[in-house]
This record gives sequence, C-alpha cells and structure tokens, in this order.
Amino acid sequence: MREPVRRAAEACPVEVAIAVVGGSWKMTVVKHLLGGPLRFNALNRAVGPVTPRVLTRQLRDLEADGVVHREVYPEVPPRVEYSLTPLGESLAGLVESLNTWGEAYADRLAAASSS
Amino acid sequence: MREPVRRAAEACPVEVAIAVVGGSWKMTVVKHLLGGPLRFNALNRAVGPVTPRVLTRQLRDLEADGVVHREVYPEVPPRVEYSLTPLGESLAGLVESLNTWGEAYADRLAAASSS
DNA sequence: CAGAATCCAACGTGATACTG
DNA sequence: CAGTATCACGTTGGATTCTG
Repeated sequence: MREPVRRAAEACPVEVAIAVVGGSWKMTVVKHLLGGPLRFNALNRAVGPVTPRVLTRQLRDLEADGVVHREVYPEVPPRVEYSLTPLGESLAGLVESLNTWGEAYADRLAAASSS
Repeated sequence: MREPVRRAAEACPVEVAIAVVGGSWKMTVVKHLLGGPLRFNALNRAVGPVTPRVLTRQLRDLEADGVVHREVYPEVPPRVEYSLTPLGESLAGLVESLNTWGEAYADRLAAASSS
C-alpha cells in the first residue's frame, strides 16, 4: 500500500478515496479500462496527452493500490496488458459520477465564456 | 476559473472533475459544508489535521471554481462563513460515493494487515 | 513495444511565526 | 478570529533521449 493512502486513512474515508484516485489521469485510465484490457501504447493514446513516463508512474500507483492488474506476456515484441481488478471495477460508479459532473461543469464553463 | 481546470477540459470530463475536487482536503471540506455553513476555525477543526495556510489555499481554489461561497461579516472580532454554492451542493452525490468507497477500501486495508 | 534514465520546473503541502 | 508572511521540502508532472 502506498504511504499517501495510509496517511489519508487517519483522517477521513473521503481522503482515502482521493489519495487513490486523485492523481491526474488515474481515473481516466480506469475509465478506459472499463471497456476491457488495453496494452500500454493503446492506453497511452486513449487517455490523452500524457507522456509514457507519467503514465507508467500512475499505472504503478494504481497497481500498488490494487486497482489495476499488469500482465506481462513474454513475447517478442513485448506485450503488456493492463486490466482492472475487481476493486478497480468497483470504481465504475465513481467514474460515471465524475464524468457526468465534469461534463456539466464544462458546459457551465462554455456558457460562462460565451456570455 | 483556474488554469488546471481549463487545461483538463481539453482532455476529458473526468479530468475536469478531478482538477476541481482532486486536491487534498477539498472534498472533505465540501463534505462538512453539506451540513451547513461553517466559520474558518470550525471548518479547520472539522476537516482534520490541516494547517490554516493550506486550508486557506484550498478554500480559495474552491471559491474560484464556484464550489464554495465566502461571506465576510465586517464585525469585531472578524467572522467569515463558508458555505456551498448550488454547484457545490451538486457534489453531494460524489462526496457520498467517495466516502462509501473510501470506507470499503479502508476496511480492505485493515483486513489485509490483520491477515 | 513498453518502458527506463536523466533531468528539471512547478506545485502542493507543511511548519512556524506574526497581524489587523 | 481569520487569516498572511516566510521558508522549506518532497512530490508531480513533464520533455527528451535511449534501450532490451
């Protein structure tokens, strides 16, 4: 388990959740993995303008927190597939909520800037 | 509107939501304000081990993002009340989801460390 | 293909002390 | 009471280049 998560546990359940899913791209990664396993580069392209370096870090965090599973196939060329663990799948509702709220917020932004 | 939020809007609605609520203590602040307005020190005590310096920053962010309203009463001693805007109240469901998921996760942690 | 290595700038977070 | 000022520091996110 990662340290930030453990520290958050001292304070509030809400902080625990934020510690796990609060990093940038993390929930977007989960969102795209809800459709099924993806390989590293496919995920990279799906998530958005994220560099491999950063994506790797986030994936390692998610793996350490038990949200994501990393499966390495010893082939040439190398293949690595990322998928959600059951715990990761339990985030589906949260992703949906974030997506909906984020959309509404973006609409509000657009409306504000056009006025 | 804050820059991080605007940048997130280019990528994914999920990132927008995370940009607004992803900071530490932010959602915990919202959680406690759901019960009604609170003064600065009351909020400080309710949220947890957060320094005034940090809490102030988070509150300013939330204010800039339209989630929180800051009302200053020109009295002596000074009184400042923080409350949720309608947009802030629309986060109620999200807070609930985070709280529930965080609790379940904390339980999982406890179970893992006792085994 | 899936990253690792290296480097860096910017932030986020925090402790401590002070003030209108 | 509700902050602000100052300082410090670790982490994050990112660009770039390289490799088994």
